[in-house]
Amino acid sequence: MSNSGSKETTEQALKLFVVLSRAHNAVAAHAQADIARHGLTLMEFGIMEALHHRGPLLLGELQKKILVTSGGVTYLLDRLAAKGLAERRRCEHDRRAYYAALTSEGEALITEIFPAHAAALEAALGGLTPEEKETATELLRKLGRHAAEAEKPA
Amino acid sequence: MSNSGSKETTEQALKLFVVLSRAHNAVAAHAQADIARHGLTLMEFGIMEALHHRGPLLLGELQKKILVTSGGVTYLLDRLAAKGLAERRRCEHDRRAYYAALTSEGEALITEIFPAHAAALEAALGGLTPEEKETATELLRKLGRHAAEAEKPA
DNA sequence: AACGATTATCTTAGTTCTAAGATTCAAAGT
DNA sequence: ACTTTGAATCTTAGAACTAAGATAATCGTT
Repeated sequence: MSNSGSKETTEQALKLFVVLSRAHNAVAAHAQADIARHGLTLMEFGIMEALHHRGPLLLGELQKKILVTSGGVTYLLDRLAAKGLAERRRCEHDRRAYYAALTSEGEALITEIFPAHAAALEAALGGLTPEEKETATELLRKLGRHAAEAEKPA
Repeated sequence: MSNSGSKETTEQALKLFVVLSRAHNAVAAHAQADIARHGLTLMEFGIMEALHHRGPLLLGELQKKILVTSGGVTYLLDRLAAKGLAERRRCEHDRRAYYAALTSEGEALITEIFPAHAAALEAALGGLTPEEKETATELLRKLGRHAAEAEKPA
């Protein structure tokens, strides 16, 4: 632990955590409000977006991509299936596993609503100039990677 | 809508949202894991921290500070009260209103665990240099303010 | 082939919140 | 004083997950 512990350093960290939380909440609220108009949650949308861009994925792959528990994937896919937007497909090589895939209705819906969603996000992030967005993206990527890697030690 | 809509701009926004979400999740997971050792959630800790630094607050003030619904404040304060860490105090001038305040046990607990919490956060945010943290804080503050202000139009 | 360890998903029970409306009191206008 | 409007908190019902463990299939060793 190099120079940690000084009062300034600590306060800087606390402040960064606060603004990180607030920024995320505010932006996520916009995204959520946009998506809720179509009867979807952010997580459901996240699954649909992943399947839209990557094609069918094993449930475990999906789980890592959207960061939920295994039970969460089950729950979310059940809901999307009940809405007719996604479905499970058996995996040929492994009878334990299932692929998640969009139905044609799901594909149609995500294609229809994605542009408006992207625009809503763009508006929510409009407080930064393109250069600032670039910088922020770099820093947040670095921050997220470090924090995620340090997850293990206990 | 100035220059929105171009493909690069849209992708930049999507990417920023993704890294923002991931960074926040990863850091919040650390904070939560640290706090959970004391049987508290992040929201409960947030209330205690606010009351610790600012003294007794009206429930409505607390609500704005930690960004929950009114029902959420009721729920959280009930839980802290059940643990003996916080309590409600009547407001003299307005019989509808209550102050939330830490009990002496609550004050003792937050005083005890706050340093370790700050250290955990500092470690989680350690992927950035002090200068980078400064920059990130500035950008996120700007981003959050803009997104929060744009909340209204519907 | 049979065993144990691992992996993929599902199940059950419970936690932590939110949304919408009810209640209670205050403030302002008439 | 009365009435309306608004503000502060609470209540009820339910949504959206998580944690822990159960089930079932695969893989690697023996």
